[in-house]
Amino acid sequence: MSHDQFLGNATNAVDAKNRVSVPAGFRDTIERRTKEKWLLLGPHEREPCLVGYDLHRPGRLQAIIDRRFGDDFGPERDDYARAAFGSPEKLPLDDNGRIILPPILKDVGGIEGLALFVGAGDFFEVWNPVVFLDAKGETTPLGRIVRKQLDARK
Amino acid sequence: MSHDQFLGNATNAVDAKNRVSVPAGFRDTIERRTKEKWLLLGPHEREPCLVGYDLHRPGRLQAIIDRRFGDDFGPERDDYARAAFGSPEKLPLDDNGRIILPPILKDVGGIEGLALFVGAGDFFEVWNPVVFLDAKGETTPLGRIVRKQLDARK
DNA sequence: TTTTTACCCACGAATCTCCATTGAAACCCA
DNA sequence: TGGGTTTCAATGGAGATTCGTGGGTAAAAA
Repeated sequence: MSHDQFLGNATNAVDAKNRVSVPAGFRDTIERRTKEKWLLLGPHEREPCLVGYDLHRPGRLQAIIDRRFGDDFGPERDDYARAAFGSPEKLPLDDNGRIILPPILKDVGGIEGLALFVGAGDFFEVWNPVVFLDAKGETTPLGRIVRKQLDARK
Repeated sequence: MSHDQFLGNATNAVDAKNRVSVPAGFRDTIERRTKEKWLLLGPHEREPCLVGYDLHRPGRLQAIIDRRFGDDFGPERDDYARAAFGSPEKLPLDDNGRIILPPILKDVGGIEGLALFVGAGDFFEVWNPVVFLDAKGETTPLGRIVRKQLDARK
């Protein structure tokens, strides 16, 4: 069953070639929303993790910029555009539903052998599960789930 | 129009002949937008870097100028038009996806051995990565990425 | 001539494509 | 209801292809 929002969570392996399976439900959501086998992945603004979007994101950002700045080209507009478009990468989903994590994103996102995908409605986050437990705690419902998934992986 | 924007970033080498590879994703965006293997590159108005566009940019700029100044043909309009159309160079992409950086642009843009390409939606910027870190800081998501790219190049 | 600009080709590393295996959940049917 | 079968998501590996890069050479310009 799929939906228009990213919801649920999954912990998948990152192999030696930096490939990761995007959870099937997230893939369905992406394709339902955009009809495309592409996604955007970039560093999170505040958290030690990555953020994933579908390809509608850039268009919406451009609309926001145009509405907010109009024909006024100034430094704020440049800074905004650079931050919005410059840091996320556009990644293709292969036939098996995997992406390859660019090493730089893997690095800045703190990802290692396991990637925790967490749905968040319009977008989703990708965490190193260990970092997640560290940052968000193990006593929340999600924390307990992540703990179990982590233990199940040896 | 609002789809197919310049997204992501890359750090490429500038060789002794002033050749630089334009990141493959940017080349694709350019060709999808214009069906041409050409791009425009000029100094940035406000930042110590260069700006790159596809060949549709001049037409859109003309529209903006007409809308903004209307029938008012005065010195302001001339100044604006001169800045918009006078400085950028039209450069061909060779078979390997490279351009040759004109020495003047290289100089004006402060580019040396490495060129940092940053997507910004309708256009992209080309920075000396060291200058970028200096001007924009290393604590933003993009700053952290650039720092790592730079370190990875020794 | 010197200097620049446009084509060639070449190579290694990173990336993409395709096929195989595993394991778990869903399904079917006597 | 239980047992077997099918389906599909996740994962692993090998080969082909692309990308970024360096070098050479010929045409064009200064």
